[in-house]
Amino acid sequence: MCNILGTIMENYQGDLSDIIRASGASYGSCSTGTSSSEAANPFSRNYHLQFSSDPMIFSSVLEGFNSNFGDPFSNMRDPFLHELDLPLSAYFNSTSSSAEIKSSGALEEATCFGGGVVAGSSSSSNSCVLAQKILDEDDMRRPCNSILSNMIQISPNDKLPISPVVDSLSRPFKPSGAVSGHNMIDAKTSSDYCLVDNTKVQISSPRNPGLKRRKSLAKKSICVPAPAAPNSRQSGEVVPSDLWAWRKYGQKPIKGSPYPRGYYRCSSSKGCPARKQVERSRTDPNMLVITYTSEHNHPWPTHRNALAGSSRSQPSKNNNIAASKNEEEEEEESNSDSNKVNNNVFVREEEKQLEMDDVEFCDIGVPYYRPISKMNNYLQLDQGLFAEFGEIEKDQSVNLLSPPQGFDDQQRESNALDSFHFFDWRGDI
DNA sequence: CGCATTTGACCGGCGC
DNA sequence: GCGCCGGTCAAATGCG
Repeated sequence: MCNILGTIMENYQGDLSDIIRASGASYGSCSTGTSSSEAANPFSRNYHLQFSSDPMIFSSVLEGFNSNFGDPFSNMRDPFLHELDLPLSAYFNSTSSSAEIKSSGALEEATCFGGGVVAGSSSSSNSCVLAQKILDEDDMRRPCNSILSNMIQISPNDKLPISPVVDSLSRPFKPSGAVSGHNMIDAKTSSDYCLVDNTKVQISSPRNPGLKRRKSLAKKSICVPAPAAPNSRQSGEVVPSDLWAWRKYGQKPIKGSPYPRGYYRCSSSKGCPARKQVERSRTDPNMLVITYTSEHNHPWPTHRNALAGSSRSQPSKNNNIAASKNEEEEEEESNSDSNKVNNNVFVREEEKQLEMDDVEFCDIGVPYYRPISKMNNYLQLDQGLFAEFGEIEKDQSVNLLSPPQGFDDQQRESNALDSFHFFDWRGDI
């Protein structure tokens, strides 16, 4: 089997102590891709990634999709991907594309880093920039409604160089001066998915005297574009949905931020310690910073129906559509051939999505709302589009790419392989 | 009526 | 020790 080849070129050497899954997506116009930040940013490095399609991988992944109630996300077992609602198929449709990625160790906001993408000379700042795609010539010729959606993954290989994300964290935070020329990312065209943070967090109940309130526990943060369509009743954010059911249990104003932080706990399973926090980025109100804490102690919900109506955070119209869609998905699943991709599901999703909102999601607003089949269509027109998605810690990455605890071991292994073997990375310097 | 959200109170960690 | 801050609890409220 032909592995997809990835090549990383770095300006310096280091130990790779973790996995980085860099991905992301970019929508909007394809702006010219030269970066002025490299000179200004002493921490910037170059990565060269080369992808080639592998039908075997592609089909196996799709089979995996179909075996999980027709939901392409379900096979990844990746909360981030689910959270972003990024169709995995997008990753697999890219063919023989390459991109040069830069990572920036200097960030405007220390807690925000990850897969930025692309290009442009806009002066708008994006604090969620670490990896950047520099458009190559092929990219320049592609349609402007590009979806940059190749997934970059660095496997846990000691021979590989240090992850740019983690490495950037290990470097001293560089305040705005170093980023002042940081015009790499045009907020209107950039990918807005990035992993953000990895710090300690409080986990236990303050009212449980038996537990320490603060515990050294990694939390994983991502930046996603903030969906528009605020709920009239709620002051909280419209949180991008994922397969988990989240129940809001608190909201607090955060010092230094004009935006409150919402606290959610997993309601998919009673007693699940998983938490997430949602707040708007201080530097870019169009971005939501979602911070995940703890891990789920149960498998993914077997049916999306179980989650329908579990949250009121979404506009009712969306909820209704989602609910009806889920019902249809379940019906489709029961009738589908598990060895084939169930395109009908995707078509229906697209149809319903178009009913819901016939908007061209080229802007930063709500790219993850794009229906899967529509995504694929874009990608067919638009091969070699890239996305960067930074991930932080090795063990975290493994956990994220693997099914949650209690999940079938064989399936877990299979999924992990799908995830980790999709791209074969090798350090090149 | 059940469930989710809102919101003020409570609590522990942390810095001064 | 005190106050600030962030995270959680739980009663009140609202929605379907």
